[in-house]
Amino acid sequence: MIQSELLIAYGAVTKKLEKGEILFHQGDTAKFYFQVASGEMKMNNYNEEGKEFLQGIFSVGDSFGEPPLLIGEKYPANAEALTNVELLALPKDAFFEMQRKHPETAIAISQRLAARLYYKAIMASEIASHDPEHRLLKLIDYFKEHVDPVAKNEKYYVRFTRQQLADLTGLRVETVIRSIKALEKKGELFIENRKVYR
Amino acid sequence: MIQSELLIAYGAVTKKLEKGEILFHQGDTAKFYFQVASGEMKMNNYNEEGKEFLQGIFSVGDSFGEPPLLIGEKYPANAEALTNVELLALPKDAFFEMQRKHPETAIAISQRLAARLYYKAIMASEIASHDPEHRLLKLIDYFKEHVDPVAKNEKYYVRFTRQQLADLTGLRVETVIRSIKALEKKGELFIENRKVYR
DNA sequence: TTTCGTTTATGATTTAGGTCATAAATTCGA
DNA sequence: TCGAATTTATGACCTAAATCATAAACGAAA
Repeated sequence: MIQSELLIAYGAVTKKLEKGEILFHQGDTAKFYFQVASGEMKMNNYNEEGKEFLQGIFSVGDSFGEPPLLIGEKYPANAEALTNVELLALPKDAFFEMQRKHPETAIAISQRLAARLYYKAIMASEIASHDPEHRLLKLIDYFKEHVDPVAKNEKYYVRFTRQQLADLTGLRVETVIRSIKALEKKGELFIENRKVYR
Repeated sequence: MIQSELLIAYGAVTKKLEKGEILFHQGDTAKFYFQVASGEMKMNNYNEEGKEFLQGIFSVGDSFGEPPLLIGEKYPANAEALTNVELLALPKDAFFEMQRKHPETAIAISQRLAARLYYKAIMASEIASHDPEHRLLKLIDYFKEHVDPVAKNEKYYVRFTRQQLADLTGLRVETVIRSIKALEKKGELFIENRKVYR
């Protein structure tokens, strides 16, 4: 995360999106560095049958969509507002200039990308070769440990719907529902009036 | 990729590995920045049934394993030499010092991570929600375009075995063999004495 | 407080891809 | 150059998860 003031000093402007609005489509050219100021964004893909795959969900302070900006590629996924959202958008050239003049921002970007890559490495392996229950637990544990960290031994609330869990793990809702029930039976997690805890 | 001379100036040493030798295991603490000087490395995971998932294959000039180093995590995968290999290994502290003193290296790292993340985003979506033929074509096209770029219209040699294609896409050898045949029949690629071209 | 859309739920059925078995062709190392 | 290991190949079958259908519970908005 980069300080808003610094971004603004380099020419970043605030961009507001309504819930459901689309910021960019897969295949668009990357022209801005984006950072969430309020609300939540998602990046996703749809396959030919319309099934969604969630690349990630981005909250306050999170940047997203940097890779295509850095390597001069088209976006590999779409970005859509999950809620009403405010973004800081810094044009590409200003972004690079900022990185040159403020090495700490370059390092911040590296760290952000490293964290994303770490997540992707874990999930790639899970999706490619583990069963549904294992995938779900790994995903939940990742968020519990790295995204919304919670005190050891404390109960962690899983803030995703069954559908979102499905879209993050490449499963179907029904499979997620059944797997979560099975995991509850095994004592791996709890369900309290339909909400999932771990 | 960072210049060898610069790495050496900051204290990088050459590390030699025999084919098949393991550099680090999943769960190990990241202590070095690694860059391939000769040969090829792979990073992989095994699931409980012993099925391998290939996170990536790294050749001359490629760095690997930076994410855990940058965010202070354990390695999420193993690293093994595919051939005899020479690496440049720069200790963590020196790596950070180099990044501070030479901003261009921080940017180089960002770009490298961005490229990896771009690959992971594409493959995650493929593995999660596309059929075997689609996955294989996407993988092959990724390598054709981004890794071993080949002149437009020129025939591209796919340098992976069927098993490696399987391990990169989360499929089984048999499925890869059958899918590749089907793709050949559809004219999407060619097989010439067992070698695959696109 | 009624309505509509979303989320969770559950059973029955289908099927793509995994599994298993077996072997030929090729490569690699001794 | 011989033998073992790896890679490619193919058929039969099996199973986990997807698909399909249907509905109850819940939440948001009017």
